[in-house]
Amino acid sequence: MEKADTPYRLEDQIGYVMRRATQRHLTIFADLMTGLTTTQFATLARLHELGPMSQNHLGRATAMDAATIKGVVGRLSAQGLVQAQPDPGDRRRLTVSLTAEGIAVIEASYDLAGQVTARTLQPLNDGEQALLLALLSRLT
Amino acid sequence: MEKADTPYRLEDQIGYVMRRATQRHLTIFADLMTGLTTTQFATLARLHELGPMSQNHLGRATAMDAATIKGVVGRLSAQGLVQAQPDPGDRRRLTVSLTAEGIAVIEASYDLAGQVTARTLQPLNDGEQALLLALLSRLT
DNA sequence: GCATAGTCGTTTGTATACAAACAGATTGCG
DNA sequence: CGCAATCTGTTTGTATACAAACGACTATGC
Repeated sequence: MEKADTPYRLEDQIGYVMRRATQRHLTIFADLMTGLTTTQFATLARLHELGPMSQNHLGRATAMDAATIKGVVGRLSAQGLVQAQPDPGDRRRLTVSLTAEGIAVIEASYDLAGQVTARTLQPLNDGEQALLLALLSRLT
Repeated sequence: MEKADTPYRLEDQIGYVMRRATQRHLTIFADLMTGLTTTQFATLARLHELGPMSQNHLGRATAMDAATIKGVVGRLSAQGLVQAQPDPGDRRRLTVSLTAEGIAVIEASYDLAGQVTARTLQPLNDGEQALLLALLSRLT
């Protein structure tokens, strides 16, 4: 009717474009990394990199709030990849650490994770890939 | 290509970076657009742009699968912004359309949506913003 | 020392997301 | 025309996400 000059285009909105790109990435991730979700992978990777830490700390290290990381840790724990034990020094805390199986899984997954990133970014050349990552990183 | 020396960095993975950027965007959106989520906004915008259509069609037009769009339409319907009625020509179909209130809400929201995008992209200059959108759009 | 701040983990409620399976309706094709 | 393939909407189950409120605990200030 009266939308003449500047039509609103959903596909030009950063939120919509990121949602689409994330959907594609999650599909690729699920295809290659059977049995592990993106957040579960991030959790294992951080524990492998930084060592055992409290559940909330782990949430902050992986950009998940307390309620979300609790669910992720619970599911990883049910898979036997992670274990949580009370901290003797602070009775509020749960210290989360990798199990031997968790270590094996994350070490075997780094290569696959690289393939996921590569396939997700495949439509772009090397320079464009680096540029996209650099620009996106500044939106934090 | 040797990657033995390169430690795995979660913050260099496109999935992690997009998740962080999306989190920030959703926070900005929720702050400015009280009462409407990003998917609800996209649904109203598409209906306003394209007119009434079947629920599944609407899902495809907004990049949501059938189960997701059903929930979104249900919540918009409960808010009185949208209505669904059976299609006389095809008894499988539900035709979803904006109510008068839905039209008023979406027309009043375009400006806010622009502000959300602007604030989300604020760390980048104009050229960088266009570049980011162009690169991200190719990941679809 | 002690009231108060803040932190930790948990629970509840709401809202995406998608896979899988389903019944009913329509289409396409041989 | 008949029937298989496809489409439509629904339901169930799993997995993020985050707000808000809560009890338990620790750290801080005075």
